[in-house]
Amino acid sequence: MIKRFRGEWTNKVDAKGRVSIPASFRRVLETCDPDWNESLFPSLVLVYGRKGSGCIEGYSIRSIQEVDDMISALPRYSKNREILERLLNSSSVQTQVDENGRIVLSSKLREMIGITGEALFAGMGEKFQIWNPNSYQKNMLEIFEIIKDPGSEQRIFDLLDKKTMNKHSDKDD
Amino acid sequence: MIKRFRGEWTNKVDAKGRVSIPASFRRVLETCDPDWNESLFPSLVLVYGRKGSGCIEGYSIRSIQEVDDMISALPRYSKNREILERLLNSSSVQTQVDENGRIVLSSKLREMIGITGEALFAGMGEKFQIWNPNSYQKNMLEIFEIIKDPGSEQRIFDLLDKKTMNKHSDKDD
DNA sequence: TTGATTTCCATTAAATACCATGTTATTCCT
DNA sequence: AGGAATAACATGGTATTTAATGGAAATCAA
Repeated sequence: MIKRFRGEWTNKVDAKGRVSIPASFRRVLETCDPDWNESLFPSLVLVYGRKGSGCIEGYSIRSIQEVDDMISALPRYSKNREILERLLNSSSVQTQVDENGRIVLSSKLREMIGITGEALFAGMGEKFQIWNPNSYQKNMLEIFEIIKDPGSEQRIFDLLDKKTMNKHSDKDD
Repeated sequence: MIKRFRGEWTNKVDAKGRVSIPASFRRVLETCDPDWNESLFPSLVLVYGRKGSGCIEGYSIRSIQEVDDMISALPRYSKNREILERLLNSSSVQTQVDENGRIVLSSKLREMIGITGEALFAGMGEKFQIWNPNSYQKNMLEIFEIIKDPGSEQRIFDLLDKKTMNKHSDKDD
């Protein structure tokens, strides 16, 4: 049972905006859609509200529910809650994989991340990202730049070290 | 019950990228895949995101879950979490041993570590590594170089001494 | 009715399952 | 203990399935 989005995949986007969801991602969407069964096609949510990110994010139903629950836990009429609702609820769409394993990216979404002929899917564990391949490459270069110094790379991997898990302060994350 | 990857094994890689997982490694993968039973073939995760390493790393399901859980424990939209997801989730694939005990290394993965006809498997306890045999040899020479000085070798083995386990500072690890 | 969106069908390229063989290691029986 | 029978491994080749993708038909909406 696959429960996490993994890997990088580049698929074609046609004139209508149709694009295949990588097969392994579909397995995750199926597993993590509580309403799914063999005879259905899995649902997912596309979030385009994280403006700085340069990409669209795809969530399984279970995964988006966790985010929604955290929003719902905030004070009902707080400004911060309203902002998060705008960025993660207003700026998102629920959709469904079709019988050929594809979804449609509307022209609005495609323009938003500058997608023309190809889309790159990057597995991010509990979600995945959809990028213009060139933008993704640039983004990866930025990451390599950050971890170029062995010390800072080590510091990041140390976040996964059990012994240090409870030691670092929140701002390190 | 075998729970740790041990030993060095060299197996052939054919034109399609098929390569046998050493039998003793398969026993570990079976033991450490919570969904496995006698009639199934074990799953595993190949991580190619540790760029500097020069190899691909293979994780049992249980082993990768520990890593994933620690990533998921980090703040959901933090930069460090995103970096770790790119290096360990985006840059990885889940796969499954086939009925003959083999997996497929895609051409992308083979190119990444310069594998042509043979792959060397090195047991690393909770994970294993896949190397081009020549690169592995070079890597071993680097290690021998580091421990050439008896003092530094001793200092490294001292890390395994219970009495010193709690004394040394983190940066010594 | 015409443009847009969705469903259905067809193709091909790639991934996976299946089968076969030589070789080594293990078991079992006398 | 020796030797035959059996099982497990590594590896090569072939067949079958699935995934990705293009195009056409049908449905919907303005």
